[in-house]
Amino acid sequence: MDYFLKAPLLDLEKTLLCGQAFRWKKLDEITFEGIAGKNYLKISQADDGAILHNINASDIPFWENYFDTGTDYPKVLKQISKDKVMKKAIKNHGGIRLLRQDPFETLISFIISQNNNIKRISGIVERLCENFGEKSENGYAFPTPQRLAQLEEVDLTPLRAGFRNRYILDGARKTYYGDVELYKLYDLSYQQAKQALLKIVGVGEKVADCVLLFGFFKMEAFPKDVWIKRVMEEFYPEGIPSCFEGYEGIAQQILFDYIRNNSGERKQKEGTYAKS
DNA sequence: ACCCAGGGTAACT
DNA sequence: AGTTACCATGGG
Repeated sequence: MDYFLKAPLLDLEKTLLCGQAFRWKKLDEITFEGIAGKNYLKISQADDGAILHNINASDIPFWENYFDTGTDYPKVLKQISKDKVMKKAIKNHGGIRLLRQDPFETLISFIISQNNNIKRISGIVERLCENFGEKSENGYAFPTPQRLAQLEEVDLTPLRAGFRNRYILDGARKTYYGDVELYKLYDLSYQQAKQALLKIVGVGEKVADCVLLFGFFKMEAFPKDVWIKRVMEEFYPEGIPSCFEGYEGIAQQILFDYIRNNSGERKQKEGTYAKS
C-alpha cells in the first residue's frame, strides 16, 4: 500500500540529496529511492509530507523516525530565524530535515567523506554495499560491523577509497570488538559520546560531529566542514548565534545547503565558491 | 598541470 | 597548543 507520511515543510530532494545520507537516488521530478540500513524505500514528494510507496504497515514506524516526524520543524524554524542570515537561508532551504540514521552506517559513511566530495562518497558507499552488504530483492543492505571487521585492507581495493581503507577497518573493528560501544552512545552526553568516537583512527572533530548529529541526533553537534567554515567567516565571525541553541544541528544543515547551493540568490564573492 | 572535495594523522615548531 | 605536508581518487 501507499502511505502518506506527514512532515510539515518537507523538501524531499534537499533532505535526501544534500549530503547527510549517500544512498538515495532521484528517479523523476518528485520520486526517489534508496536504502537505509537494510530497508528499501521508494518515496515521492507531497504537500507537507511524502508518499511512501508499496510499504508494509510494520515498516511505517521506521520511516516516521527516519524522517524525524517527532520534531516540530515549523517551531524550530521560527526559533532559529530570529537570526537574519538564517531567516534568508530558510526561504529556499528551510525544507531540509535531519535524517535519523543508523550509527554504524553513519560512522563508516562519514569516515569515507573526509577530503572527498559527495558524488564520489556515494560511489564508494555503493561499492561498499555491493561488495559486503546482504543482497535482497531491491538492492544491498549496508554491511554489518561483523562483516567489515573480518576484512583486510586489500579486500577494500574495489572501493577505490584510497587512504581511507584503514580508517574504515578501524571503525568496523572497534565497533565489532567493543572498543567503542557504538550503540551505547545514545545514552551518553554529547561530550562523552564524542570522546568515544575520537578513539577511532580516521575520526576527528568534524566526522565525530556528523556521526553524533545524523547517527545519534545529538543536536548540539555543529559539524564544521570547509563550507560551514566559509559560512562562519562570512556571516558569523562572532560565533554561532544564541538563538540556534538546542537546534544547532538543524541550523547547520540549512546553512550548509545555503552556502553550497544558493542558486544565485546570494551575491557571489568574486565567484570564490560558486557551485560547480 | 593545478586545485579542490562534508578531514585526519603524523611530524614538525 | 598551534601549523603543515601528506594522504588516494576523480572531476573541473
